[in-house]
Amino acid sequence: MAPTPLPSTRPTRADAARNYDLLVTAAREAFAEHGTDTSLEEIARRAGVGIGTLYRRFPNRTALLEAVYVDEIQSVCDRAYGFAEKLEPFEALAAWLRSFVGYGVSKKSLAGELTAALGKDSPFFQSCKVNVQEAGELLLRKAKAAGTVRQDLELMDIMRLVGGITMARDMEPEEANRLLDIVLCGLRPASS
Amino acid sequence: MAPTPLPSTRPTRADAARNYDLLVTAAREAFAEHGTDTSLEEIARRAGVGIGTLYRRFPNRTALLEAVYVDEIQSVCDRAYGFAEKLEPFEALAAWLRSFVGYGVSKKSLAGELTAALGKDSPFFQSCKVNVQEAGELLLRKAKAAGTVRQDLELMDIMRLVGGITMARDMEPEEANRLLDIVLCGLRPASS
DNA sequence: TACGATACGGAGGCCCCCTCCGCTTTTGCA
DNA sequence: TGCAAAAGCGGAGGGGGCCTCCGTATCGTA
Repeated sequence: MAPTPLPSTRPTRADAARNYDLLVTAAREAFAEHGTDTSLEEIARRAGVGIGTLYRRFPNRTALLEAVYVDEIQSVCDRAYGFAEKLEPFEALAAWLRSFVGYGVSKKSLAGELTAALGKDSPFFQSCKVNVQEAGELLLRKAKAAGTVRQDLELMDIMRLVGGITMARDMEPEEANRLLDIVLCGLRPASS
Repeated sequence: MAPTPLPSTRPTRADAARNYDLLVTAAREAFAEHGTDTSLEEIARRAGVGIGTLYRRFPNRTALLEAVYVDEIQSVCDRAYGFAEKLEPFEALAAWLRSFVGYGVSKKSLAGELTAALGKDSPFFQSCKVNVQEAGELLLRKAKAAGTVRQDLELMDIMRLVGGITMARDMEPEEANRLLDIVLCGLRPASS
C-alpha cells in the first residue's frame, strides 16, 4: 500500500487564517473592555464572522480563552529576560515582580475562568507554568548567586505570594507596592 | 391622624421560615459538594421547594451566595476571638492566619463569584470586611503592643498577603506553611 | 369556621453555549 | 482559464440556566 502522498499538506485557506486573527483580536479587546464573561455571539459579531465560524476555530469558550491567555504569558516571560539583561540580579527580580502586580485585572479573571474550566493541573497550565518558571528561575538563580536572597527560596513560593497580591481586590498601586516590599523583605537572607 | 398601628408586625409565616432554612442549608451543601456554579433549580429541588419560592426569598443568585458567605465570615471572626483569649499575641495572630490558609477551597470560589457580581467595594463586602477587620485588629494590636511585629503594619496588608496564599492554586499544606512562614518573617520588627 | 393576607410552584421568556448542515469561497489541477 | 472537490462559512435551533408572573394552596386571625 503506497502511503497517501502528503494529503495533509494543503495549507490553511487564506480566509480561515484571516478570520482566526480577527477572532483572537476581537476576543482580546472584548475581554479587556467587558470582562471575560462577554458572550461568544458578541465576539463573533465584533470580528464580523458567524458564530459557526468561531466554533470551528475554537471548539468551546475555554479554547478561546486559552488563545488569549498564552499571549499574556508570553509577554510576561519576555519581560523577565529583558530585566535579566539590563539590571542587577536582585533588582531584576524585583522589577519583574513589580511588573506583575502593576499589571492589572484583565488576566485575573481570565485565569480564574480558565482554572475553573480546566482545573489547575491541566496540561495547559502545566505548560504555561513551565515557561514562566524557566524565565523566573533565571532571575532567581542570579539573585541567589549574588547572595541577595535566601538560599532556600523556591520560585513557586515567590510566584504564589506575588500572585496573591495581584489577586487581591481593590488594590491601589501604593498599597500593592507596600505589600511587595514586605514580600521582598522576606526574601532577603536572614540577618544573622 | 392616628398612625396605623403596627401593620408590618405580622410575623413571617411558619412555612416561609421553614423554607428559608431548607434553602440555605441545601445551598451550603450543594456549593460544598459541586461548587458555586450549582444551578438554582438544583438547589430548589434539594430543598424540596419550587423555584419560585427560592426566588422570593433570594431575588437572585447572588443573594443566595451572600447568605451562605456571611456564615463563613462569622466563623472566621469567632476563631480570632478564641485565639486572642488562649494564646500569646504573636502566636494568636499566627494561629489565626494559619487557620485561614488551612481552610480550603469552598469560599474561594464563593468569594470569587460574589466579587464578580457585586464588585469588590459593595456595601456587602464593606460590612464583611468591617467584621473581619475588627477581629483581626484585636490580634494585631496585641502583637504590636508586645513588640513582636513591625509597628508600621496595617491589618489589610497582612490579610491580602494571606488571602493571596489561600487563593493560590494546587496548594499542598506544607507549601502553604512555608509561604506563611515567609510572610510571618516579614511581619517581624526589622532587626536593627 | 370563614376570610384575607401570605406564600407556593412551575410554565414560559430571554439569553447563552454549542451543534449541525446546506450554501459559498478558495484552491489545485488540467 | 475553467472546473470539481475540499475547506470554510453562517445562522437556525436544541438544551439549559436565570428569573418573572400569576393562578392556586396554605396560614393565621376573628
